[in-house]
Amino acid sequence: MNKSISDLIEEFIMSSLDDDDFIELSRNDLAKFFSCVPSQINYVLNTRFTVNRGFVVESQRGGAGYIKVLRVQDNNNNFLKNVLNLCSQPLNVMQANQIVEQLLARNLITERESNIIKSTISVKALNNPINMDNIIRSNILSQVIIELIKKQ
Amino acid sequence: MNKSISDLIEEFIMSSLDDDDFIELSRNDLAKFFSCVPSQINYVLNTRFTVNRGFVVESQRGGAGYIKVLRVQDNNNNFLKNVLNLCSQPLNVMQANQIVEQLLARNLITERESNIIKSTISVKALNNPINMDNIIRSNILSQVIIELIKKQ
DNA sequence: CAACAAAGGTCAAAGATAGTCAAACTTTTA
DNA sequence: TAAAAGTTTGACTATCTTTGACCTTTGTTG
Repeated sequence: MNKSISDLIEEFIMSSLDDDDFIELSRNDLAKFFSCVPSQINYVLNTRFTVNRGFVVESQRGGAGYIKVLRVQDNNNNFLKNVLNLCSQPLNVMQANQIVEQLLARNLITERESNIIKSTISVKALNNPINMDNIIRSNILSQVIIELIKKQ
Repeated sequence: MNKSISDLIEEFIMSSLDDDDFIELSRNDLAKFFSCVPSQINYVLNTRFTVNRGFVVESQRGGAGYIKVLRVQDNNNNFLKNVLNLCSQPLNVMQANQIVEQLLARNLITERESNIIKSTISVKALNNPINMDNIIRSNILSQVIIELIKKQ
């Protein structure tokens, strides 16, 4: 089989990861190494290092920026993958809460954590929008605080 | 991990502070020590030693000038009330994350909980808007799931 | 008290990364 | 062999850091 550059980059990242739980990369260096444009690295990450394949990617821009590729806990956890698929659709509060309750029922989160999460997706937390994600975010945090401050 | 000069300056101030309640610095000396321009010290103070992270910075200009970095001291109840006040303003990701880190530092939440909360307020979770709170909510839940699926 | 020197402060431009998106190109599939 | 799918490229964008010019405050000195 004829391998594309993307395939080679994938293999390189894979073998760099080895048995480790994560690896840190420089997008520019990697692109230089493979004589490709930097955005090709993103292409590889987006198509090959997905949650479905058992990876999560984090990054930071600016000076000392980086790309971090992490392995997921249990690549065979189909339940979480299915839930993640459900989350690709819009969810109303009831649907979303049911999902959280499922996570709790399977002991994937604690009761406290489920309360925290529910508070972040409550009607109170998510009101209106339009270029207001800072406002929404602070609403969410307010709700989390109220949850913590509340008598149990 | 590749550290920026700002990261190193932050670490230096942190370890100088140690367990003390405050520390006094000379902006020029510190800049000389790190071979950077004096205003970079301000950058570090403004982005890293914020109220959200539990610090206050005082200073004086002129001949006997100085910069003083102080730890904020209050009990957890006052802290939560203050945080709730902070949350009445729009917060960008950095500001919000700093607050979550404070909650963690005071043992008001676990590390896992702080990760969950951060994921709910991340840029990825809160993108665009306008009558899209179901969409935003499902984005948030996606982020929480990714957090849970991730190997720590 | 005025002038000056010695701090520290502000802000915007430049530099260093990374992300997005769509057009062009290539390979695979029906 | 045409359509679909996958890959490569580059222009434009977003974010974080570094730098430097210019400003303000305060203590000292003549």
